[in-house]
Amino acid sequence: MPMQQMENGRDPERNPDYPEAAKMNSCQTSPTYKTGLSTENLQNKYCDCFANGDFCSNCNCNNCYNNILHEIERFQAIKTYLDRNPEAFQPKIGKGKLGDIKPRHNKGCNCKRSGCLKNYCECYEAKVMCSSICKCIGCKNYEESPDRKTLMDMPHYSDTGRFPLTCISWEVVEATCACLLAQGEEAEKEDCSICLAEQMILEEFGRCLSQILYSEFQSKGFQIE
DNA sequence: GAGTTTGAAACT
DNA sequence: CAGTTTCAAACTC
Repeated sequence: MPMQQMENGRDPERNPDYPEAAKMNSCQTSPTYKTGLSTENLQNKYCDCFANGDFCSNCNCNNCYNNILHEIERFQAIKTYLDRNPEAFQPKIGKGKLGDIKPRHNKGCNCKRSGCLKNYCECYEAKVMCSSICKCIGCKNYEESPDRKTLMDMPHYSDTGRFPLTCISWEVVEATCACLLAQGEEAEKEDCSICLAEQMILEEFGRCLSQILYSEFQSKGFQIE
C-alpha cells in the first residue's frame, strides 16, 4: 500500500480508495475524534476508545489508526503509553482504599472553576465524590456539601422523563444486596433447584425495587395508589 | 448550530 | 514539577 494511502487511512475525504469509510463513521454514543490514533500524533489519549483499550468502531474519527488494519501501529502506541505510565489503561474509577465501599477516581480531578458540580469534573461525571487525592479548587462535590445536595434534589427528572438516582444510596444498595443474599441462602437451605433459587432472588429484587420507589415517592410527597 | 468554557492529557 | 498548549466534551445562547 502506498505511504500516502497508509497515512490517510479510512478517511474518505483524504483517501478516495476507502469509499466504505463514509459508511463506518456512524458513531452515535462515542465521541468524535479528529486526531484518531496515529503513530505521528501520539496525543491519542484524547480518544476514549483507545484510552479504554478498545478498537474504534462506528466512530467519526479522521485518520484513525485505532483499528485492526493498523494493529502494529496501535500496538506500538499502547507500548509507548505503558512504558510512560503502566496504569495508562486502567479504569479511571476504582474502589479507593482497601475496605472502602464507595468508588473514587483513581487519579482525582483538578477542577478549578466548576466546583466539581458539572460534568467537566471527571469525579462528578462518574457520580463519585471527590477525595483527598483530588487537587480541585472550591470543591463542592463531597458528601455533606449543601450545593451538591441542592443539585441532587433538583427535579431534573421532569424534563428527562427519568427519576433521579438520589433514592439509591449506598446504604440502600447494601441493604438490597443483603436481602438478595439472604434469599439465596434460604433457597440453598431449602435445597431448591437453581431455577427456583433464581426465581426467588428475582422476586426478592422486585420487592426491594418496589420498596425503594415507594419510599422515594412518599418522601417526595407523591400520591401512591 | 455556533461560540464559549472547561479540564484532561500532552508537551515544554 | 510547573506552566503552556492542544483537544474534545460540556455548556450556553
